[in-house]
Amino acid sequence: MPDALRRFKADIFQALAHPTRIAIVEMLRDGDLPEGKLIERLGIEQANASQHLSVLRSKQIVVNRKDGNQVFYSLRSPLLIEVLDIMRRYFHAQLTETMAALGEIEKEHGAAR
Amino acid sequence: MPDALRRFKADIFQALAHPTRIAIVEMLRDGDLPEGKLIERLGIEQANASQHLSVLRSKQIVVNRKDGNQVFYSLRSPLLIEVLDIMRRYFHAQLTETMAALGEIEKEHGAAR
DNA sequence: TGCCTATATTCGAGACTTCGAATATACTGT
DNA sequence: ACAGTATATTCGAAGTCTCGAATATAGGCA
Repeated sequence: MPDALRRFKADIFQALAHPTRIAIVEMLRDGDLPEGKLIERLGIEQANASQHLSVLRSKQIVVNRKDGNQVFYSLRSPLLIEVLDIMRRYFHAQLTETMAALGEIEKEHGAAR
Repeated sequence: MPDALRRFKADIFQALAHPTRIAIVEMLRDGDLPEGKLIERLGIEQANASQHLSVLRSKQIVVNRKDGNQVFYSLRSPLLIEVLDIMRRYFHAQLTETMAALGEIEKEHGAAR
């Protein structure tokens, strides 16, 4: 695989590597929203929201449209939603494995006594 | 979606947010490999490889097994390979869109003359 | 024009990341 | 025990990220 592709992937992952930005992408899953709505739901400073949106914009993950006073943001591709969905499955798989491992340890200790 | 899930996703993305670590994950796609092999193919310093592997280990993305002198690494879940495959599709979609947009601009300029 | 609301940018402090150099640890074979 | 190979850790410098505070820009409306 060419190096440019790996750099691209790394850049996108970097852009997604913050809980607030993941929350933004998730909130845009079903359509566009004005920044004000995002700020309200995220409960963060306005400047901070703009900064995170600027990161997502610079990587072309979101796109914006002006409507009068406000700026509406939307996802540029549904593929990233797919990625987030896989990550949710991954999370659950990890949880399950971890709990199974804990169960094993308990069993061993029980058997040793 | 709970915040813990978003923090988990952000942590995994962070761990993948480096071309070298993406290369490592890709190299482990078809089975485990000793660190020496990874270093050889990556063409980086031994210490650097160990550091990147340590990041992937700390997030449980890879798992290691000792065999005599060497340490074999392997992926803990095929789900991350799925993620990387989607990212490849995403990359191509972006490329295509960008080229289409460039074509549009050219057409407009041509029409304006 | 002047004021209000919505969004963006700049700045600086503190935290985090990345690298190679140096060093530490662990296993193998003699 | 010693030498050699494989891997891990520590350190410090340079770079990057994140936040709130302050400020800038732009649209809407009196």
